[in-house]
Amino acid sequence: MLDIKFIRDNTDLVKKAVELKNLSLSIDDLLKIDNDLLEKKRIQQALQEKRNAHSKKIPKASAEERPALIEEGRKIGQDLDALKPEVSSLEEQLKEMLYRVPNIPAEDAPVGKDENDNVEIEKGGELPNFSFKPRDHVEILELNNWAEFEKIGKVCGSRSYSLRNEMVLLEMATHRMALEKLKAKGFNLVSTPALAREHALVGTGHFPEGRDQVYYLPEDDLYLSGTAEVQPNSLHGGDIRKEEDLPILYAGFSPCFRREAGSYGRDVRGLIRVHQFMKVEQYVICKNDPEESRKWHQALLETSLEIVKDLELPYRVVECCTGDMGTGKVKMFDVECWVPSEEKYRETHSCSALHEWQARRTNTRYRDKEGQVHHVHTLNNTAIATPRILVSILENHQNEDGSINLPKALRPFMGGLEKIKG
RNA sequence: GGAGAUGUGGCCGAGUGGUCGAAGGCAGCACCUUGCUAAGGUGUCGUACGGUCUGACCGUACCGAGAGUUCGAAUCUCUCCAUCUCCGCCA
Repeated sequence: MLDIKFIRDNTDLVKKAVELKNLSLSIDDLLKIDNDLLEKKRIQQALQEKRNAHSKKIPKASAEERPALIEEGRKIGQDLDALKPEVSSLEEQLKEMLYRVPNIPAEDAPVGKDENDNVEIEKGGELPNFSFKPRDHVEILELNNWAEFEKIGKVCGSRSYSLRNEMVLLEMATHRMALEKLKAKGFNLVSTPALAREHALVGTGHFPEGRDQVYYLPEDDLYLSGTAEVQPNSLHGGDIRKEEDLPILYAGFSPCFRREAGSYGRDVRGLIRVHQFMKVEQYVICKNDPEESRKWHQALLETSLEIVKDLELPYRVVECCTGDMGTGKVKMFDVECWVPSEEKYRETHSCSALHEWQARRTNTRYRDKEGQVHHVHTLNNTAIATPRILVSILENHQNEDGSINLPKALRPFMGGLEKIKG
């Protein structure tokens, strides 16, 4: 969410952002509503002032004077009541539109329409050169009895998977490795609920637009989060913290749920695109300073790259263009890991800077040393997400017999094994 | 799932229809004091929005959230949320 005053004062900039992000939203309509609302509110305030002054007279008035005064007060009340529906309707409309107003992309963000316009900015690791016919990850999993796909779908619905044996341990090892790294970097490790109330999802910006991607539990009026970013973001909502408290760093570990509505037929095979997965998410709350944000954005990206390098995976970093970065974001990088069977890189990490866009939604603020109150900046990035990362681990580190060489950094978390075989 | 209690400013806590944006205390901040001194005194001390002769000014709203009663609500009513206690169930 942007400050309404900012939208009033920088209308062209905001309109440009709507255009760059391919959104259909009329800023002129928004400003019209804002203007109408202001006008109505001024009238309302004047009436309230009148009412307050009037009702102060009544206790002092004599018994004879009172009935007339009360009658007059009732009339003011009626005028106010008449105004109320208009004001609240306009407020509702304005709020609904404000939630959809995009953040202004960074000046150096690549301009583009969709993911095809994303820009590769870094590449690392050696692509594997197999001396045998490599298997895809599904073949490897089945050969080793490391996963079950066929029957589990009947039990749990489409895009289900069930890891088995060494794969369960490997999954946990990747999370353990990531958590240890983040702990060493000063992050607070938190295992968060996946359940969330509606306002928490509005707070991150997943709502109102991404509603159809989120599982809803009507009996309890709760949602299943698609990321552990949701909970830390709302945790400090309404707070005014001290500047010394910042930055606040979280490594959120949680199950994640995504409906994947509209992606029927895409990546239906294997572990790439599933409804339920486990993720460690890096989450940063820092002070309101673009430089500070930029610094953290780089730091978050760096951590993900360390993890990918520790896993000895070929990777690349792309900077997402304006059309692909999402409504709330100022700047966004994806880290993608090589998938040999597809001969392409697949997104495994997503690193976003949102400035105060989320903080305005949750109303998370801090007081600086001069006593001024500001909204915080927030950032997030994947540390590790399974099972998707397992795809690259399995396929890149496979041997002819179907066994898997374990990257050195992972071995301490796998009982010292150098290799696994089902 | 059943029964009950509670929810006031950074914290503690008063307040049961008007004089309450809210006593008092603690913490914080500024200044003063320096023979009551690991202390004392004075002042200051929420947020948002609107207005403005842009003044440290005026107004409006906010006492868990929302709705209602009333000329007037922190105070009365309803709904929701959270916390605590007891019972039930349970990994």
